[in-house]
Amino acid sequence: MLSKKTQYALKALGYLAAKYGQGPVLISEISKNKKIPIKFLETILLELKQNNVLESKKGKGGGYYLIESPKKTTLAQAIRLVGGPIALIPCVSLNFYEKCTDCDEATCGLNKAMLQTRDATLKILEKKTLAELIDG
Amino acid sequence: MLSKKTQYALKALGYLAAKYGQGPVLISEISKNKKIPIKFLETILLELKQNNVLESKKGKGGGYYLIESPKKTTLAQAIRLVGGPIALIPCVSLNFYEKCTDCDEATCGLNKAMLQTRDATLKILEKKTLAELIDG
DNA sequence: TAATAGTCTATTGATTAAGTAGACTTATTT
DNA sequence: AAATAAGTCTACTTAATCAATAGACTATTA
Repeated sequence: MLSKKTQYALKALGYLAAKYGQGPVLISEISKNKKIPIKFLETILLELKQNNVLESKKGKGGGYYLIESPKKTTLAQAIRLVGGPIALIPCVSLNFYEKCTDCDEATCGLNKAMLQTRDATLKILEKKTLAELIDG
Repeated sequence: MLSKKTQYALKALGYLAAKYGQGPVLISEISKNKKIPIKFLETILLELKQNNVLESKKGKGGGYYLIESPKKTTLAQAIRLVGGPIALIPCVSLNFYEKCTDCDEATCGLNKAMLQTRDATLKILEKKTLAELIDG
């Protein structure tokens, strides 16, 4: 299961995707519509900004908005930016790999099974983009 | 990512699968070989026993062992017993479903994407059994 | 009855999630 | 140009969940 933080990030990005090209969107608006605790959301959006997915404008009329077209960012990228691993177990994670201390990966059955599920998951998440998060 | 508890459970079950039919296996032996904190492992094995996957024998010559052939239990079952959700987000979980408060599942793009990944994951995890966890 | 091994309860520590307070920035209004 | 309103940004605190540890207790075998 994805962390709350990652789930919120995806929801927020979906909301911003739908409003792409329409100027800055208020944190409070996202919070209200997607039912995300506003202060938690602030930190998430800030992190997405620091990762060059979002841009923000301060002051009156300000808010957050996507830098690029929603089609440019895949769900796999989004998840990795804020949340972390997509794999079910660290020894098969591409971006958050950790070596097992108790087995040889070449022969480990668990490794093999988890590798397969990772590939299947990634095949989907690397094809879908933020644009697919828009309701329809 | 699966919780530590779930990861440990899978490793322990793999170890017991390899020793199936050879009598009780000590907690300490599993702990040592699979590098699992022994006290944490105790609670995990106990839980698996209460879920009728394992049986135990007390006293000298005691230990834990699989009740049924490793082929009888799928990885999906094992994960659900100790860990919980396989889905990435609660609104697409079969066994730990929670309704979203902020969207209509029929039209939600995130729901659709996560449903696809869940199906892909499940297709694999429901086919593989504890027997596949044995090294080879 | 002594030794072995699982069972149970309680506590600690670490990480994640959420909430609070206030400073800083920008645009508008007068 | 000053005051004010409307935003984001930063730091700190609290709550909840997950992971790990400690030790007493119970059952079994030799």
